[in-house]
Amino acid sequence: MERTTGRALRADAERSVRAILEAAERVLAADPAASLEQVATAAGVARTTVHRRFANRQALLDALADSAARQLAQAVGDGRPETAPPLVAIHRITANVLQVKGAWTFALQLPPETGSEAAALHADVHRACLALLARAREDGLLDPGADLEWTSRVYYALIGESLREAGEPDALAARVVETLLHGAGKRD
Amino acid sequence: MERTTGRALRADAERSVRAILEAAERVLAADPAASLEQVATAAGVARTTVHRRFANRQALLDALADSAARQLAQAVGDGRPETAPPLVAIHRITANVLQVKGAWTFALQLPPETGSEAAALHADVHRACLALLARAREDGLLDPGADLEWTSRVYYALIGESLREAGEPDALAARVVETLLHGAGKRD
DNA sequence: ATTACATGCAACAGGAATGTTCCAGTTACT
DNA sequence: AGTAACTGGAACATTCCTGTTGCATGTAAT
Repeated sequence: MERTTGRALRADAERSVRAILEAAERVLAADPAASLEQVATAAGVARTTVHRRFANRQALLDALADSAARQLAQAVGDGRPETAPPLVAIHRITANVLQVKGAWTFALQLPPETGSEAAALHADVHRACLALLARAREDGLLDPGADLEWTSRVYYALIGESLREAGEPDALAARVVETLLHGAGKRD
Repeated sequence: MERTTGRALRADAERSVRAILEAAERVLAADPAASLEQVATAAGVARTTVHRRFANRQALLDALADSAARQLAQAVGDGRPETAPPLVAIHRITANVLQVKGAWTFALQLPPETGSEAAALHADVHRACLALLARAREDGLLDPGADLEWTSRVYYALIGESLREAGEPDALAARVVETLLHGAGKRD
């Protein structure tokens, strides 16, 4: 987490940083132009505390993006994309990602700074996703002619759409996977 | 278009308003927090001209949303959603909408003011889309069990995804329709 | 040709947000 | 218990943006 010197932060400082990041996600999701004063109030700290922990507004946004990207990468990794059977992995990852994205919607759509940890993590996640879709195609889950780049973007878009409503992650994930594989056309 | 009194605007004023709206779309798409000064510069007019034509920043955004919504409604109407065969209409509308949304991406994702012209037009467009999908389901194009609310959101999401790359509208539309109907799964 | 409309420039006032500083009091770690 | 770290409040300076005004000049409609 955020450090000032070589030593780790005190526990209360860790709590403040976490509270600030969580408040930033909520407040900025509602209004991306919200002030640092509003974020501080929502976090239950003084604005000087926000400035103490984050050099400036951009640094706070960067920390938000990095933190959320770490959680996304963790969610994808927990779905064992490289080893579980493709359909199982896709379903599990979808449910995991829905939860993380639901909690960090704003943070995860921030364009990551070039060279940042968030950018690297997002690239890793995308690579893992493409590899999983390639395995799915090899296993006959996807059409042999499926364009994986387009398919991965459709997959992300379906996840994004599912976030717009409340629901049980597994049920929402099932619908995402069903739609990804079969669309809305007539079932044979 | 924007009026000051009962008489229509002079031709040069009409041109200014159009230039401002087009510049606003470009500049605000790149940076939603861009200043009115930046929009004015991009439009090739003075900031006082922007203030003369739009009472305030929100009025400019409202005008942008209304204008773009009218063009979207026109694009959907041109696809004859009520009378053309469903597959033809869906394809035609998709290509038309891709073009309009490509040109007014920012304006079309502005949340319209409650009671505004844009809000009414967006509601009309959504109703027309649902009716078209219902006809498609009746004709056997969609699965009898297809949830039309979800299907329409998937459809919009696929259009949104297609906007992220350059391409010929008809080819992009074909892919949207193909994905909407059949997903990425194995073709039988 | 005339007249009304359109525009740009410069200046002004006000408001909001950001980043910084200082210090007293509180908390947590050893 | 002692000490270092953490925090909040208040104030300050700066910057940027918005909205407004007045006036001279240019443009377009009749």
